[in-house]
Amino acid sequence: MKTSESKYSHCLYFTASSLARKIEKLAQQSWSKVDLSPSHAYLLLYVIEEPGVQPGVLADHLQLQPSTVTRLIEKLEEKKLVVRTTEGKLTNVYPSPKGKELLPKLKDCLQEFYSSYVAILGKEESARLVQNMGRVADKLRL
Amino acid sequence: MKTSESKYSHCLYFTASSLARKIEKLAQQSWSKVDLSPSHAYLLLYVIEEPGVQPGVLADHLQLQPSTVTRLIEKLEEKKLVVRTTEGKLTNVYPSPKGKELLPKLKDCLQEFYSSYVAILGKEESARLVQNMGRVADKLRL
DNA sequence: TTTAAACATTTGTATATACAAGCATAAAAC
DNA sequence: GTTTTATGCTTGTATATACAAATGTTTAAA
Repeated sequence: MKTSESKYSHCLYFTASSLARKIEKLAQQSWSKVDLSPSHAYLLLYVIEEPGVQPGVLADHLQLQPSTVTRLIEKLEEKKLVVRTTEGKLTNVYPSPKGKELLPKLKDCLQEFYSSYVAILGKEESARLVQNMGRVADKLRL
Repeated sequence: MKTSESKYSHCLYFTASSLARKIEKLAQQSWSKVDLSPSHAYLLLYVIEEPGVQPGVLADHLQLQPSTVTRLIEKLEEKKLVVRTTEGKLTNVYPSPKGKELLPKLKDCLQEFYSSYVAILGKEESARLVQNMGRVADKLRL
């Protein structure tokens, strides 16, 4: 059934959740090549590009709770893709060599994800939607 | 930090997830009065309006996996808000008296949720966004 | 009529995410 | 200089969701 045919297609909660799940699935497919979920992948990308970044900064940029970021980092640590160092109350996250090596593949996945949704939605519609949703998300600071 | 200021603000996955989480939080607030999560509330609403509905139909309309719907129903059953009957391979879900009694409150929550996001986004922007997202979700049939 | 395939639902298990509480450490107040 | 408050991060616990496999049932094929 199409999302727009559902009984609740006029509801913001329903539509936003449904859309997010579909996009997440698409993203998962793209990142399955590196065996990472999208959120893990984005976090790793950030860490590679900004070595030593602190969890709080990651939480800000990924718009996730700090506890969630901790959990994501833990998993990447288990996979030996990042390392954590703690000094005082601050924590720094660095990519491991294995993590850094992954960069080209990560970029491939990112590109593939981009292409996959642009292929379905078109370039303009994609851009418009992202902008639209971003603007709304900004307004929804709770 | 604003969603649009994040490093990944141009990415569809990121923006859609972030927005969905914010909307979910807003919805949770609205439905906290009846002590239900938004998805439980929508499912219950559907069951009240279509007594005897089958899980598969619910999965279609809520755009969730059948297993997820089973879990949602289980919880509503624990709370004595719905009952399930099984005949052959078919299952029917009915509201309990206690569930039916909740209808006015559920509608209040729905209305409050509507008002809360319309207050923030405005009527036109809300409607446009819902339509936009719905259209995209339709295209993203995987 | 028996066997095989399709279907509807449920169960086992895993995951990402969050909240609330805890624990250090740094900063501020007195 | 000691006590209080704020900060940054982590842990315990809970939740919604999903996938894959299992169960039981109907329909179709042989």
